[in-house]
Amino acid sequence: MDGRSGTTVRRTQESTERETSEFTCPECTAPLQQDETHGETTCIECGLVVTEDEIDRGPEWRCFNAAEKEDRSRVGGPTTKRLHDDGLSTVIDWQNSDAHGNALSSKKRQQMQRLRTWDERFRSKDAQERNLKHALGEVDRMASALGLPEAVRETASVVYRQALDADLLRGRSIEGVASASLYAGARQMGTPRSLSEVTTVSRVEKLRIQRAYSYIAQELGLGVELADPHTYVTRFVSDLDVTHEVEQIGHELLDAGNAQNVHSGKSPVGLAAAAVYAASRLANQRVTQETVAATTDVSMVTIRNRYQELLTAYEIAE
DNA sequence: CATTCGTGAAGACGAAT
DNA sequence: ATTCGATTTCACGAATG
Repeated sequence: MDGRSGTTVRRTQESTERETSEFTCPECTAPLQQDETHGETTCIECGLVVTEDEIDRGPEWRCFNAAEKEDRSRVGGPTTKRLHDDGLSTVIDWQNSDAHGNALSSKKRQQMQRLRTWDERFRSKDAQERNLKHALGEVDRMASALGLPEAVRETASVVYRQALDADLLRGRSIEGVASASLYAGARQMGTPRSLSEVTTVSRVEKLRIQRAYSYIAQELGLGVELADPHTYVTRFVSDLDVTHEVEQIGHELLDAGNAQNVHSGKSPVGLAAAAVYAASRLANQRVTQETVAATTDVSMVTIRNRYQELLTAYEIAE
C-alpha cells in the first residue's frame, strides 16, 4: 500500500499457500498430491493422474510496474484460508493521519493507539490459537496414519507447544514443525518412525521436516541422549536366554573396545548387540546373528562389522 | 541346509562451508 | 542452506561349516 494516500484503514494481504488435496485415490485409497508445476493431481502410491485441469489459486492479476499496479489493482487483497477470517479483517494503520492525509489531534491519536493495542491483542491471540489447533490436528492425523499410540501424540503435542512458546516458528511452516514434533515425539517414546515414513503422511518435503527437527531439537534441548551400551547389554542378555557369563564377557568386550576407541561415532545399540553376539561365541553359547539382530533391532551387517572390531580390541587388551 | 561373510546402493546424521 | 563424510541398513550372492 502506498503511503502517500494516508489511509487509516487497509486490508491484510496474505499470499496464498500451496494446498494439498484432502481426497484419496480411487484406485488405492492413498492420499493425493498436487503437482502445481504440471497442473496435475496425482496419487502418491500408484501415480494415477486424477485430473489435469487445476485451478490457479494465485491472485487473478499480476503487475510488473507501478503503472500496471494502478490499473489493475482491485479493492482488497486476495482471500486466503490461512487466516481465520480469510484475510478479510480490518487492520488499523500505524499512521496518525486520517483518510485524507491530515494529521490527527492528540486526543484522536490517543484513541487510535488504544484501538491498535486491543486490535493487536485480539488478532494475535486468535492467530496463535488457530495455529495451535491446526498443528495439533495435523499431528493427530499423521500419528493415526502411522499407527502411533496415544502417548506419542501427547509428547508430540507437548513438543509443538514448547516450540511455539519458545518462538521457534519464525520462517517455518506449521506443517513442517508439526511433522518434526511428531518425529521427535515418536523418537522420545521409543517407537521411532524413520524420517521417510513421516514424510509419506506429511504434506511437507522431507528436507523441511529434517531442518525443523534439528532446529527445534537443538533449541529445546530435547537431545535424545545417546545411552551407554552397557545398559543395553543387560537387557539383551535377558531377552536372549543366555547365561550370566555371556553378560560378563559382553561388558568386558565393551570396556576393551572403549579403551581402544572403537566406540567413537558408532551407535551404542549396535555396539551392545555386537558385544552380546561376540560374548555368546566366546562362552560357547552360540546364538545366530539373525536372532541377535531380531531381538536387538540392529542389522546383521552392523553386528558383523562391529563384533570383529570388538574381538580384536579384546585380544589386544589381554 | 543353515549360517556367516562381503559388497554396492541408499538412507540418515553430523560437521563444515 | 547446501554439501560432504562416516556410518548404518538393505538386498543379494558367495563361502563356510
